[in-house]
Amino acid sequence: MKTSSSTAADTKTTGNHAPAPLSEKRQRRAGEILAAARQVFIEKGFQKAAVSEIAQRAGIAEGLIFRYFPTKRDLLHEVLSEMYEPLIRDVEEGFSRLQGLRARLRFIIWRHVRVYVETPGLARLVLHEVRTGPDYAGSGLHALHVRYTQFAQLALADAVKDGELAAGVDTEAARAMLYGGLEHLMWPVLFGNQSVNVDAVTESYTNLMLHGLQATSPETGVEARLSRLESLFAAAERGKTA
Amino acid sequence: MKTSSSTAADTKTTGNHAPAPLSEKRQRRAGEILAAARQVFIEKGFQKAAVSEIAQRAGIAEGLIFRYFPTKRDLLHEVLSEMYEPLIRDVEEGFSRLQGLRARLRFIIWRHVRVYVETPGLARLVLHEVRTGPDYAGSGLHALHVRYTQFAQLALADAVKDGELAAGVDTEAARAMLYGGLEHLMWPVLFGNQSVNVDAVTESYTNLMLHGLQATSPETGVEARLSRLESLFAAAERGKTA
Amino acid sequence: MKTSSSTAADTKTTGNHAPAPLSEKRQRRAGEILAAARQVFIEKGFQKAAVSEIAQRAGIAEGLIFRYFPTKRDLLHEVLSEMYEPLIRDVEEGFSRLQGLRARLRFIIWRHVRVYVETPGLARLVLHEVRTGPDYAGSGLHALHVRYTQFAQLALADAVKDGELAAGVDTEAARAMLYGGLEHLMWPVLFGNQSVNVDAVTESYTNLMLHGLQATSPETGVEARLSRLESLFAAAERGKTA
Amino acid sequence: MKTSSSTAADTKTTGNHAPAPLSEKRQRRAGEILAAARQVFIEKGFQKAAVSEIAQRAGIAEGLIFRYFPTKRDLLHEVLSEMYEPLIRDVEEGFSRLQGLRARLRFIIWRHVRVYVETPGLARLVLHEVRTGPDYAGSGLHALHVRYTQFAQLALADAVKDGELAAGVDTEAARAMLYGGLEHLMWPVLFGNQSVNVDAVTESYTNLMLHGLQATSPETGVEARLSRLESLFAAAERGKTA
DNA sequence: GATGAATGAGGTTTCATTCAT
DNA sequence: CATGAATGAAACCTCATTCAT
Repeated sequence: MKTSSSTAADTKTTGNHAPAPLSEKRQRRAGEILAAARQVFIEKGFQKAAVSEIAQRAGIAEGLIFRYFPTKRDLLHEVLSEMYEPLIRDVEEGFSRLQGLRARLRFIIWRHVRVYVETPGLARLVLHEVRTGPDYAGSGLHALHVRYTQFAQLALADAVKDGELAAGVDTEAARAMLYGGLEHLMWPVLFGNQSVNVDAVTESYTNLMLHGLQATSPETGVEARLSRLESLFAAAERGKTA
Repeated sequence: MKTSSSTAADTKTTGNHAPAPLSEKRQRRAGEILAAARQVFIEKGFQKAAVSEIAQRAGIAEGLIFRYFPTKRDLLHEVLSEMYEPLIRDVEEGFSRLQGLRARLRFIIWRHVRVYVETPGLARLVLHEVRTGPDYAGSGLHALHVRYTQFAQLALADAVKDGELAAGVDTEAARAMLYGGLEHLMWPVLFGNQSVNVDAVTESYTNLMLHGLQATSPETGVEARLSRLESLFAAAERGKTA
Repeated sequence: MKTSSSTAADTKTTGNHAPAPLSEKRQRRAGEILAAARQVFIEKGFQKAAVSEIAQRAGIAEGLIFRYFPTKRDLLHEVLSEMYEPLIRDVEEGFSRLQGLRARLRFIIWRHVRVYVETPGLARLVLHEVRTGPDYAGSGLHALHVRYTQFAQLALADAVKDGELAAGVDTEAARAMLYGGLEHLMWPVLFGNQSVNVDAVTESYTNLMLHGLQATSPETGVEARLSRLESLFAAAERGKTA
Repeated sequence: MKTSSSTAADTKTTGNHAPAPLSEKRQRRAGEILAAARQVFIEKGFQKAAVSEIAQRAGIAEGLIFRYFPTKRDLLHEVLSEMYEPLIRDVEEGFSRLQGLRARLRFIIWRHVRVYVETPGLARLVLHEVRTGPDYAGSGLHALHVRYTQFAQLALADAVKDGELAAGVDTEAARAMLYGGLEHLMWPVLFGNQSVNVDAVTESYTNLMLHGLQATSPETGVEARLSRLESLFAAAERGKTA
């Protein structure tokens, strides 16, 4: 979170009486600024977004923004935090509601694909402007991202615990494969305005994650692979003799 | 190389024999500029790199750079082309030398992981500054990237042709999974200075690609025995060549 | 005045009474910048005038200028608008006060000659730097110029309506002749620092416009006697007003 | 003229034998450069024309141009001299062939209008880029311009001598009116790509020069002007009494 | 004579951020 | 709290012209 002094979460529970009638106004302001910032960031990207334009759209003076968010980058972080939080809640809920590796992975993938399809602007922002920042590691955003993607690893760990998966599975690699693969797969959506069928992608990618390329039947291709090995050995033998 | 305008055709009026003695000097200069640019780009990233600093490091006047590379972005493209081209040659060579899906994927993955490990600076550059550009699609760099990653898809297509893989496989998703997954997996290398065992990652990621999470238990089954044989053969071949 | 964005509407949130006390400061600044710009433009011409020098002379930071005038060319337009507007008011007033073709043309010519004599620097600017611009047509300045020179055509049209002039007269050519001819005639003033007698030039050029080279001999004829009467009357009127 | 060392006119008469076989090559080169320069100047205007492009189009090295024309502006002057010279020859010929003020003026105007119609690019150049130069007065071009326009004054002087014109005519003003008026009249041709009927413009402008606005009949409008004077006097009288 | 590499001095514009009011 | 004027640094790119070769 971490805005200059206090924004949303701080006074959340103090809905009682005295200490902060100003805080309410402050919160409203912060929200307006954030909304304006979200718009502009999505339209122009982080670098090309001008603080002055954000201020203008929020209907306030330029300098005032810096009393709420000490830095342009803080603004960005807040905007994206606002995106991550409901997302995390969704995934958390789905995760605890569903049982079984396939169901859980399918849900996680489905929800993630929807991010690209429903809020491509924010997705582009995360991809291009945030991870680029020099201080991404250690930033609050990174922590959010970890919280968000951790559910995939939890699903895997549960699956191992339940005997659904072999113990040696590399959950780190699996997580990277899930999110990295989807990211690249969604590029055409983000940059080419291409549309996708969320459910179809979800189903197909879930299968790919679970069974890999040689999914369809474990015996597929055995014949071909054996033939190749045989001819390779034969060639090697000939090489030796020659 | 290919600096802005062709260097070869310049000797129009001198119908002599020596192809271009001046061109040598020009090429040296271009190389110096490129070297300086690579340094600065890696250190600061594209946006924060100042042409003036590149010039300074190359020991020349700022304006001269624009006689060799008309645009700062062209400079970046050249730097990255210099990275891509040997890379593509390598993969091409490995692709045509090796047979079989597993061997080919393993090689492609192995070579790609080495990019992250051996030239993390350039990898960061590609990830953060190039794909970010508004005109990435259609740029020469995109074409190079496609050429580079196409080999993965060729390997899959061949595998389908040979009956090694079922026909329905989604090569697009597979390619995304391969490169996207590795990208995310390598983040700690790029940003956390963490080190990795190239061969171990290669082996593990190849397996993940081929068999997914629910791989048949590694100790039993026809599949596993075939895989083991293939690996042993490949290792033997590598031993011979080295 | 009209600097880049409206100055009046800014007091949106302060629903007080004082219309805009800050606007005063802003206007003063705008005036200072304009004054400095006028100086530099006159001295160096538009192209060779450096914004940095304007800023320096105004005693402010370079970047501030662009908050008042988004473009160097806007600055020029403002400077020249400040010249055109009183000029247009003058001519408009003279036009409606005076009757008769001769009196009106004489006034228009007289006022125009004074521009060259009294503000030769600005005249040079208009001639050399503005009309030169690639976007002159359609710019606000062109519109001002048209407004300014239209009075000559109005005078001609009125004269036709009153039967003072034959219907077939080419007002377009006449306008070109009036302003183009005076422009060339005044070159020695602009570039050679030569001085002229405004009244003499006015009288002579008015005659040339009205009667051409083959004017009836000035000493005889109805025409001449009428002209003399008209002039005397006009002089008498001027004497009264002054 | 005045190129660096010698260009066209210098070796004109020495078509004999020895002293300059190099000079011939040099002349060809100078001509090629000039041709290229003319093209580029017309296409881009003086300021935006790059010497490098001129060199490229002439098929020579950049630096070589400066051995022929020490300055970019010298190039421009040469290009325009090449335009003026045949023009002056034409007008000179027409002037001596024709007799009488009307015929001569008509020819001068006709030839001048053709410049705008036939070589608008060069005309634009003269208007926008040459007179703008800080050293126009005193330059060879100015001298050429004077030579060119002097014929108009000669025609007037002759007409005075022959009794065709009254002695008091201001030839300076007439010359300014002729060329300045036509210049303004031709703007739409230069900048609006508007087309004109050369003969019609010539005829109409000649008349305007000779007889002025009140040309058609010397008695036209007398009635109107008398009426106006009468009412003005009446008004003045009323003013006095009131 | 010819080359073309090299120079170097600008020039306009953008903005995050500060600070007097 | 709120304003918005002011800063100042930097950034990319252009070219006429010079000069070693």
